[in-house]
Order: sequence, then C-alpha cells, then structure tokens
Amino acid sequence: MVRFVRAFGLHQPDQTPCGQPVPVSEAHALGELARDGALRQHDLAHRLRLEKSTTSRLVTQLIKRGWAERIPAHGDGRGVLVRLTPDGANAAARLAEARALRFSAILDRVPPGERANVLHALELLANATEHP
Amino acid sequence: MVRFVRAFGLHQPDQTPCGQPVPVSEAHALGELARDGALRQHDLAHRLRLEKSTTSRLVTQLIKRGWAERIPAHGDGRGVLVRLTPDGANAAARLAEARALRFSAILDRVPPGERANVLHALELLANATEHP
DNA sequence: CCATGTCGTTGTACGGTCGAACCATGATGG
DNA sequence: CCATCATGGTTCGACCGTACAACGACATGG
Repeated sequence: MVRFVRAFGLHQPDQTPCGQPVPVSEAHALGELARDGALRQHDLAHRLRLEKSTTSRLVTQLIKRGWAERIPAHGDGRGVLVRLTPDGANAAARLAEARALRFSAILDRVPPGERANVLHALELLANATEHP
Repeated sequence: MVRFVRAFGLHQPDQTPCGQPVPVSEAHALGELARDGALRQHDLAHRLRLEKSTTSRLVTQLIKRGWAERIPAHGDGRGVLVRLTPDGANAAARLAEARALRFSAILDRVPPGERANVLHALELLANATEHP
C-alpha cells in the first residue's frame, strides 16, 4: 500500500495524480460539487473530511478561479450554498475525464484475467476504510 | 479509488494515516532508511520521488529530531550518506508497527473470504502503478 | 587546466491543513 | 422577551510539503 501511494504521486500538491494542473484539494471539491449540485459549506467540509476553516479558504480559491459561487442559504441567514459556475462544471468534467484515463491506463497494466478482481477488491477496501 | 484516498486520511500532513504524530514525508524517509541502511541523498530522493532540494530539507529535519545523521560519502567529496541513528531506527520500528496495526484493522473489516484476494489485488495494483 | 556535469544547500513561492479567536445568526428556555 | 448557548463561516497564525532557480563544491574528460 505504501508503494502504491508513492507511485501514484499523491504527494504532489499542485497537480492531480492524473496530470491535470489543478491543485488536488480543489479537484476533490469540484468532484463533490459536480456530483451533488449545490452544497452547504458545512456539508462540503464533512465530505472532504476537512475543517470548516480549510473549506472556507478552499471555496474562496474556487471562486477566485471563477469555478464556484456562494449564494445565501435560504432559510438560514448564517449559512451559504456553494454552487459550481458553468466554468466550474467544465473543469470538473475535464478532471473526471483525465481521472478515467489515468485509471484505465493503470488497469491496462493489470493482467486481463485479474481486472474485475482488482476493481472488486478496491471497492471492498474503500468500504472497509470508510466506516471506522 | 478517490473514496479510498479520502477515507484513508492521506491529506493530513502532520500525522501519518496510521495515527502517529510524525510528519508523513519523514515517515516515508524513515521507512526507506530502515529498510536499506545508509543511502545517498540522491538515492533517497529517487525512491521518494522528490526533488533533491526537498530531500535535503527533509534530511535536515530528521537530523534535527535526532533520527538521522549525514556522513561523508567515501570516494566522493560531494555526496553524503544518510544513516539512521538508534533513535531513528526506534522511530521507524514504531511506525512500522502502527502501520501494521492500521492495515490489519482495515483488513478486519473486509469479509474473511476476500482478504487474500484484496491483498493480491493491491499487489497487482501497486505493480501496475509503479511501472509507467 | 579548464569546461562541463553532478551532488547538495539555500532562497522564494505556493499548496494544504489545523486550531483558536471572532462574528453573525439561529435555537432554547426561563 | 431576552439571556444564553449552539451553529455556520471567516480570519489569523503556525506548520508541513513541494518545486524551481541560483549557487558552491567537487568530479571527470578532453
């Protein structure tokens, strides 16, 4: 597992392991927002497993790039909703594509008979890791 | 895979995903040094997939903690060898133990019949990712 | 002996995270 | 109704982690 983490390039903060020139934390946020539409900042923090302070800055970054916007949360004067702009949705789509490409390139190097197996195992592993 | 990365806690820079209060990059370095003995700084950089400047700073940190020392590389006046001190070897052993514990805790949450399978798949995946 | 390449260090810049202090707003209860 | 407490966000300071560029020290080959 240690080997995999290192080889996968997860310690390069300024680009995704898939080669896109997007800071990795922003890529995660884009993914969540693209999948689920507008989110409360609080929810976004929960999904990314980040503190609210970190998330606040992260959203500010996204806005600075023109990828997201804050809208007042209706019904609660404190909160805000974070929503992707069209540009942000585009960026998210590009990232998803690059990710799919990278993954399929890796999978191509797995012996054909084992591929389904590897995917299944990864699923189990993610499950086992998620629920503490 | 994205799910796994996030759940595993790899974006927490000041502690290993295994809960040890050791900066994660130092943990990687300790692992390599413990496994292979003294290393040229250049080699260490190569294994960790880091730049030489980053590695230099990393080694300086390890020395500041009393975990490593630089010795002149015999036969080459430029280079240095990095070697763990006894304290460093201890720290590396503690980390290895914590890692084993964390991994086995995750594995415990995988259905028993699938465990061998998951381990085998992880091996294949690391291989596929390592060789570009 | 000098040009060129290699190993390492230092400076600068940026990405990434946290905890604590703070403010505004909601919720609760006497 | 208002005092009190809880919740969502922001800002501040601190630290970890990385790269690139410029530099010095040494090695090597002509």
